[in-house]
Amino acid sequence: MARVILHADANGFYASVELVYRPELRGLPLSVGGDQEARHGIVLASSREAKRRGIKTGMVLWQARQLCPELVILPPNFSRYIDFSEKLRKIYQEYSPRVESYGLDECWVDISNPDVSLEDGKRLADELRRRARAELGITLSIGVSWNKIFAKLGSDYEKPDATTLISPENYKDIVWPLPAGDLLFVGPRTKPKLAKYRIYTIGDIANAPDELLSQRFGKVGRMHQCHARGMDESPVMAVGTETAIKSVGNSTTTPQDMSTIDDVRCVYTLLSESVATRLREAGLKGRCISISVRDAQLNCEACQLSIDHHTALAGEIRDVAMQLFTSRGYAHMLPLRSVGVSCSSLTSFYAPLQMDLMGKAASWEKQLKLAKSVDQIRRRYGTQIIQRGNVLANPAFSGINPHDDHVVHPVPFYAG
DNA sequence: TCTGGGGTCCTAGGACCC
DNA sequence: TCTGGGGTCCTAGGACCC
Repeated sequence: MARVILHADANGFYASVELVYRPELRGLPLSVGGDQEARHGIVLASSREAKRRGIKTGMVLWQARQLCPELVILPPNFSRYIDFSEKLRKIYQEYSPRVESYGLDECWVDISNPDVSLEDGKRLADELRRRARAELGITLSIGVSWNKIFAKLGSDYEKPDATTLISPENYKDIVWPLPAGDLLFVGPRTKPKLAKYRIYTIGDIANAPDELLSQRFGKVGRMHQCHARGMDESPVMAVGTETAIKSVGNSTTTPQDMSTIDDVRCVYTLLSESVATRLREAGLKGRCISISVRDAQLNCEACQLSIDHHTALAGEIRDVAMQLFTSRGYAHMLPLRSVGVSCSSLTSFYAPLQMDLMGKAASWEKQLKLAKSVDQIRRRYGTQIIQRGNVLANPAFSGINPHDDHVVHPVPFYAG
């Protein structure tokens, strides 16, 4: 059985999509922005001009704007990116039912078959690149290998618009000389720790004594070593495979710092409304509420509390958030730049209430009915058509709309 | 002017129960 | 009465991904 796995990475995804939808901008051949682009807007500038001004990919927007005041900056449009992401996936699915998304712009495609070789995989990769260019107007970098980790690594190896084949014959030449941090899941914290043991390259990880990595880094260390040796058997999930949601949360950096408890309550109200609505949309309720805060000096704190029942009501989530906020003394951190609230320990929305809460059941049902009516009205007329009093009373923050302003596209973490 | 906001998983220590 | 082991739950904190 020949395992043949492709990993396709759309180059400059967000900016490319903008160019497709706004052909009038085609004259500007280069996009700038890196991972900032989806959050703050898309920056487009002529490549020669951008280079001359010192603009780099991944640069923070205000810096780029400073270097080039006439920069074209477009606001992000997530529904458009999702639409585009699906179009790409449709193409992949013509070749295999096993297509697994990794974020909006990356996918694994598994074409394993007794009759298929890695060379066939390379030919398919070239065809996919040609089609993506012709049909969607964007370029792909594709890695082809016999496992997901090396396929992913191959898609990063050469860009843009390239295919990299990593085979059992050539991986020691291609993969092993690369820096350790190029291996998926070896991040900026782990890299210096590995260097302490004179482990600098992926080859060093592969050839380190087995006990060293598992003793120093536990389960994850063993996983890294397997990955470096090409021993990754994890499957590519079939289209439509649903992974259970583990938590639902929203956080936001406010347009101006929150300086009073009332400000904080206002923002937690908005965030909790969004979290509760999203829980209901997903058919879930949760009983562990966590909050996070960040002050103007970027100090962060976080804590959580499990309550005695599951909820999907904004009021309850907000009250627990505020209870945590005051009881942990976070008020001393004011003024705050950013706060977040998240709900985990999830169960089905329809799971029965516990017996000792049956007395409250009637009131809970009533509140839920109200919440669902509000959901309906908001779906029809917009999220901000109905707002709570304490939010309306605080115009500095009432414009925040966490429910509509984000795109959910979780990246699964898998420990080999 | 000084890096979003959304997630997942792993580990360790303490409380509690059998 | 003292001690120990095993299991589960809770919480905080760390690490990683796009």
